[in-house]
Formats: sequence, structure tokens, C-alpha cells
Amino acid sequence: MGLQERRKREKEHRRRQILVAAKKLFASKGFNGATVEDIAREAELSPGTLYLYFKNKDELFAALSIKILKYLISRLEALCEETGLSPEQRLSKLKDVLYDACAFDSWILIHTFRLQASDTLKHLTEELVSEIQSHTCRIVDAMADILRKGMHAGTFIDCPPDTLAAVLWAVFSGAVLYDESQRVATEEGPKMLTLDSAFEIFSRGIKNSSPSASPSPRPTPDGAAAPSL
Amino acid sequence: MGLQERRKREKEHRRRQILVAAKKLFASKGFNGATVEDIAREAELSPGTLYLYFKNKDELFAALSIKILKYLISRLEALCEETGLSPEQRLSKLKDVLYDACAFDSWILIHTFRLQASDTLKHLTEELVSEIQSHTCRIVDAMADILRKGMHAGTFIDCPPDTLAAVLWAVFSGAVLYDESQRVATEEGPKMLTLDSAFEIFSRGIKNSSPSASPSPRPTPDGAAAPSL
Amino acid sequence: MGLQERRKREKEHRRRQILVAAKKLFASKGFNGATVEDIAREAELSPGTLYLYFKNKDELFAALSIKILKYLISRLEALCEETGLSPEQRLSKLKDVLYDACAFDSWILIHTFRLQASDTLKHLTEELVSEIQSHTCRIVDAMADILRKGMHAGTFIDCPPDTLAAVLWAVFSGAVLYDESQRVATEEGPKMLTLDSAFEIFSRGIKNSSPSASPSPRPTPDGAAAPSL
Amino acid sequence: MGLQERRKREKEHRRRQILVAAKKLFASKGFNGATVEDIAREAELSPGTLYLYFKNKDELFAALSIKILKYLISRLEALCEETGLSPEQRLSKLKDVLYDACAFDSWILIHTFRLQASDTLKHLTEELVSEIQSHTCRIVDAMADILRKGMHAGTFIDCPPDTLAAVLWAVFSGAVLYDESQRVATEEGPKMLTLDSAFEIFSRGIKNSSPSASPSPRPTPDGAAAPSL
DNA sequence: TATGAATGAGATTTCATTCAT
DNA sequence: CATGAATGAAATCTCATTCAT
Repeated sequence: MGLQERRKREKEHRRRQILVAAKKLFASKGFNGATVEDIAREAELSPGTLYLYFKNKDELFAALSIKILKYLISRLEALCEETGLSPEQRLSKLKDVLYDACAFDSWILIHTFRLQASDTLKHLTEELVSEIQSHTCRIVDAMADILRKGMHAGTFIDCPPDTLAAVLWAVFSGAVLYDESQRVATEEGPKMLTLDSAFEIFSRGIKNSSPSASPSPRPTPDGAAAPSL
Repeated sequence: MGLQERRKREKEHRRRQILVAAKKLFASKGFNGATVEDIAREAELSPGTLYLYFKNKDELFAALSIKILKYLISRLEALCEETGLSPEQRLSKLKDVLYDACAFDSWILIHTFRLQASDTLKHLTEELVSEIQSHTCRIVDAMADILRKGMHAGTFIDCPPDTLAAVLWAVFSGAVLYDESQRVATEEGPKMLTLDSAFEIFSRGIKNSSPSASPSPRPTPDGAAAPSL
Repeated sequence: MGLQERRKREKEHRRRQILVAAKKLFASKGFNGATVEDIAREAELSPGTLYLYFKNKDELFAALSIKILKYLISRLEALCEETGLSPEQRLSKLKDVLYDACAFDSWILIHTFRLQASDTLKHLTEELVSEIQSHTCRIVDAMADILRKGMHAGTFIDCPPDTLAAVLWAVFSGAVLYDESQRVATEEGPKMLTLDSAFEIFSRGIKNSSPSASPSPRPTPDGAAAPSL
Repeated sequence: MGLQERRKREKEHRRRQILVAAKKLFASKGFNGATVEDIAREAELSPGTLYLYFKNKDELFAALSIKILKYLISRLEALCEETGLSPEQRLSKLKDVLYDACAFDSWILIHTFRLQASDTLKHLTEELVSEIQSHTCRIVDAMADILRKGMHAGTFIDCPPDTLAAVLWAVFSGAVLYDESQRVATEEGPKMLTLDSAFEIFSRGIKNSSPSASPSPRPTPDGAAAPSL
């Protein structure tokens, strides 16, 4: 009994070992730059062993993506269930989740964004591709749910929640990508300046102009003042 | 004279030939998928000839990126110079420019976004890298200028214009990336649903809900209607 | 006592299990195509266990060959001993034996033919190689014996019996090989058209058209003189 | 003009260079034993160059087979056309052709026999497989033609010529295979003892028992009835 | 200047075999 | 005895780049 269990645990451990090594090497050398042998050496295993755990290099990479996507799903769906939060609070917490995902592993996150249109990953199983697709969908869905609640409450502007969620996801990925490129260019530590501001703008952008919480129609024909350039 | 000139023209023509072929093949097969030989064949030249015009595959790719960056620079700087435009009008035109860039070639654009943090482009000359960097800077600067004008006019919220420009660039790239991935997934023609909405939200997000502090309704019949998302 | 005996029986059982599995997989996937793991799985054992019974993959293969060679030896030597048969009858029975060997397992038979000049079997023990050699010799010897009897009786042409036996063996293997290749090409079930005809021709070819030099019809109701063993 | 022609010639020369090297190495180390790198080194080329001439290792091997098959075809079809030969003479010449093929390259010949049922050649193009098939067919057809002429003349027994040709091909391959294995075992130079005898037997076996050329029915009540093939 | 054949380093992947448990 | 995870050598094949013509 104990034996089989230990075997299982050890197997899981090895898998993680490999993922850790892969993450490190992909991040430092890129997908093509990091060779399977490099990763194996980093994981203190032989190249062949990697293939006992992952069908090929692409699937190893995909596993990392799926990990972070799953993380996002669990956090976001939990946030959906949470009660007693105002739309603003919820949106703020959503932001926290995305920040955490960044902190978790920004490189993998970035490449996950790139995953779909990528040309380096040709060998993925259909299965795996659709797994990633469906994970991404669930994330966007969860975000849409959160936004929808704010709409119903009148806090957020009324428009298709999934479109809005797509925008949020796009804003998030664009900002992360941009910050990363700045980080590389300036060789400084990770800030997230653009991400911060992008969130700020997005939040402003989706809020109903009606100042606080009164969704009652007011005679203001238009919230925006005339620009007097 | 005429001879030398013709030589030059022919050379320029060849260069363009190659760039056209490269664009086509990178777009359809990706950077790694498109071999130098493929591109040469498409350009009806021999592989060796490509190396007379571009130092290596990476620089060929970079040349495409620079082309689109230059396009953006010229359009945006022209927009800065233009007078007699309201901030909203200018922002709207800025949006048109970005849309045009997309139409020009969204694939290259996407990869240009990736260019900085990329792992496939290790072999670029320092020179070239900094050229791309400076081009990107000029783009963001131009956008910052446009936004700054709106701030001075009180139309846009008051915050560091370059940060705002970075956000705009990030939003733009994120949305293009997302739309592209959707396009690949659904195998439909190019729409730009997310890009549209993202722009809308961004615009709302940066506008001063009411100039300074006077939320009083004013009968301004101005063009900026409530966004119809 | 009983224990030791059971152990031995079990061991023998395992060995056979492995051989059965190996035969099946070699036949369906070829020597290189069938991996040790495949065979182990088929035998419901672990790869490591196979190495307790066979030194390596080659010896496992060789064991199969030896099995069929031994089968042939026993049948042919029995046929040699049999009395009261005319040369033709004996030849016909020899043919039956070869057919049976084919039915037993034509794939292994084919590869046994290849065994000697093969390039896949470099790792065989000297010991094993010579075992196979000597088995093959015994087979050819037995066939030579059978043919010799027909010569003595004047039924078969007079020539070195071992040469004749070699020819018979060659004809047999060539025909089996050919039929097998046809079977693969046409994807039909196993026929043995060529083998049939080849035997027919061989039989005609070695018969004395008329015993010695007297072509006069003799009243022997059967061309074969009674063997006076 | 001259340039293109020379290019072509050089290319053909390289191809031959490679084939020569491959033949040598396959013969000495076997298909699996000879690595592509070995062959390249022998041909004084780089491994990559081989792939400019042959799609993969299997096709390189197949090219050798096709070469010998083509040789056989040309010789046999020429023999078919030849006039003024008695069936026996023709058969004897057919034998010469086969002997020549052996001398030409017995190792490749042997492996060509094995080609169809082989498990090492999985990567062959459909095209190439059927090319080999059709070449083999033409050979057997040509041999069938030769035998048919002998039947019409009454020299050879009356039975389906293509069956007989298949038998001849089988006898030939079996004998070559056997002689080769003996050659390897005894480490002597090439004899062809079995092939000689096999031919002898085959010739006897297909000849009409009626001694010379008189196909008139004779009341010989001997055991050897016309074979009912 | 243009060619395109040749290069050759290097990457991924397989699988027979071993050995600690 | 049995296991099966780990090994790691080795093989095939690709493709950016060079260079003699």
C-alpha cells in the first residue's frame, strides 16, 4: 500500500522537479534557446527521463501554461462565489488576482498569451490545444461574471460582459507584455507601472459616469464636458 | 549617372522583393516555420542572395518590424503637427492610425510587440536593437504628445502623458493579440471586436468626467456622445 | 522437493509466456519495431523481468529461431528413422514437415533464414551463433539423408546429397520469402502458391526420368524401389 | 549552357559517390549498423549533403535496390527480344544474367529480396514502394516470357508461366541467400554452389520428360506424370 | 552581383538495459 | 524473484549560413 502511494508521490515530485527546471530555463533562454538536455541537467535527470513525464518539449511547455491558467481559474471562480462585495471591491480583488498571477510567473504568463498564435508549438495534441482553449474560456467567463454583477448593480456601464471581459484580458496581457519588455530593456527589477495605470484607466472606463451609486436618470445629456482646445 | 541610379533602384527593388516574400511567409508559417530557402524561393532568388541584402534571418525579420514602426511614426508625428483638431478628434484619428497599422499587417505588428522580449531574436546587432527601441520610443512619445494636448485642454485626466501613452500602446497590442488569437481559433476573417471595445473603454477612461470640478449639466452639443458599447 | 519442482515449472512457464509474446510482436511489428517494453507488456511482465530469462533482445529472438529449428530437427530425424516408405513418399512427407513449419510460424521461419547473414544480430553470444549453425546443419543433414536414400534406390538423380539438401532448403526458404512478400503486398491471407509449385518442380528435377539408363518400362507399379534398409 | 550541363553531371556524380559509399557500408555493417554519418564520411561529404540527394536513409537504401532491379530488367528484356535461341539456350542465358546480378552486388540483391517483408523500411514513399513493386513485376514478367517461349516449343512443361517465373525467382533468391550465409559462416570467398545446383534442378524440373524435342504422346507409364501445377 | 550546393553543429527523441527497492 | 523508473548513448534529420564559381 504504502509503496504504491510513495511511488505516486515521488512521481508527482519528479514532475514538479521537471516543471521547475523547465520554467527556469525557458525564462532565461527562451523556448528555442533552452534545450531539452539543458532542462534535464537542471532537473538533475537524464534527457530520456523527461519523456517519461511529457510526450515532447511542446507538451512540457504547455503544462506550464496550463498550470498558470488553472491557478487563475481557481482564484477567479472563487472570487465569483464570494458574497458581500461591492462591484468596485470585486474589481479591485480581480486586479489583485491578476497581479498575483504575474508574480507567480510572468514569463510563462507572457508566453501563454502568445501560445495561441505561436508558431513554435506545432506538436501539441489536439487534446492539449483544446484544453488550453477551454481554460482560457473559463477565465474570461469568470471575469465576465464579475463584471456582469457590477452592471446589474448599475456601477458599470451596460454592455456585453464577455466583450468587456475580453477587453480586460487584452488590457492585462498587453500591459504585462509591455512591462516585461521595459524590464528587459532597462534591466531593472519587475515593476508593473503600465499594468497599474492600465487597470486604473480600465476601471474608470467602465464605470457609469453617474458619480456614486444612483442609477437614476439625470438630465445631464452627456457626462463628458466639451473639450475646449 | 543614370547607370548608378538604375543600379540603386534595382537594388532597392530587390530588397523590397525580399521583404514582401518574407512578410508573406512569416505570416503563414511563422518565424521558425518559414525557412530562408522558402523565402528565397518566394522572392525568386537564391538563398545566398538574401544574405547580400540582410545580414541574417533575424535582421530580415527586424527590417519588417522597422518598416511598420516607421509607418506608425510618420503617421503619428504628422497627426501631432496637425492643427485645428479637438483632443477627441485627435484621439479618434490616433485610433484610425492604429487600425491602419493593423490592416497594413497585423501579423508583423504582433510579432513586433514580441520583439523586445523575444527569445528568437538573439542574433540582432546592438545597432538594430537600439534602432527598434528608439522607434518604439518615438511612437510612444508621439502618442504622449497627443494625449498631453488633451490634458492641457482639460479634456483628459491629468496624469503623466508617457505613462498614458504606454497604456494605450499596451491596450492596443493586447487587443490585437487577442483578436488575432480568436481569429486563429475560430478560423474566421479578421474582425477587431476587442480592439474596438478596448479603444472605447480607454477613451472613456481617460476623459475627465467633468472639467475640473463642476459637474453641472451643460448644454454642449458636442460630438462625444456616450459610448455605445 | 515439490517446491523446487514447482519453481522450475513456473520458471519454464514464464519463459514460454515471454516467447509467445515475443513471437506475436516480432511477427506484427518486426524485430526493430517491437520494443522490449511492448513484449513485456504483452507477456504481462515488466521489462526487467525479461532480462532474467534472456540475456538481451537478440537472444530472445534467437530462442524463437532455435525453437523452430529444433522442431524441424525432431520431425526430420523422425522421418529419417521411419521405415517402409518409398523415396517419393518420404519426399512428400518431408514436404509436409516443411509446410507444417510454415504454418507453425512463417515469420520466424523467414527471419531464421536471415539470421545468419543478418545485421541486426550482432550481440549474439558465440555460443548461440554456433548453436544455430549446428541446428541448421542437422536439418540439412537430415534432409540429405532422406534424399540419399532415394538415390540409392535409383529414384533420385545421383549427386552429392548435401548439395541437394542445401538446394531444397534454399528452394524452401526462397519460396516462403516470396509468398510472404506477396501476402504483404496483396494483403490477402496466407497462400503458398509458389511454395507448392517450387516443390513440384524440385521433385521433378531430382527424379531420375528413368532409373539409371534403361528407359524401358518396368513393371514396378511404383517407380521407387523398395528401400532395403 | 556548358555550366548547367556540368552542374548536372556533377550532381549525378555526387549521387553515384553516395551510392557507392552506401553500398560499401551497408554491405559491411548492415542497414542499421551503417550510420548516415558513416556513409557521409565514406563519401567524403557532410551528413547534411546526403539529404540533398536522398530524402532519408531508407530512400538511399531503396535507390540501391532499384539500381539492381533496373539492371535485371534491362538484361532480361533484352534477352526476351533476342531471336534465334533455343529454349535451353535462352534459359541458360537467363541463368547467366542472374549470375551477373549476383556478381554485380550480392549484398544489395539479398536485401532487395528482403525489402518487401522488411521491418526496417517504414519511411519509404508510397511512390517508391510501388516503384520497387513494379520493377519486381517486370522482372518476373520477363522471366515468364522466356519460359513461355519454351513451353510453346514443347521443351518446357505446360503450366502457368508466371507461376513458374515466381518459382524461378524464389529459387534464385533462396539460393543466393543460402550461399551468402555459408559464405559468412565459413568466411570464404564467394562460391555459388547452391545456386549452381538449384539451377540445375530447376532446369531438369521444368523440362518435358520427352527426351529431346518430340512432344508426341508416348505410352511411358512411368511415375512422373505431367505435373498438374 | 548572383548562385545554390555544401556544410555541420546541434536538436529532439527512442529504447535496450540496469539496478535500487 | 520481480519490478519499472531511470538511464544515456546514439541516430536521424534540419536549416541558417558560407563560398567557390
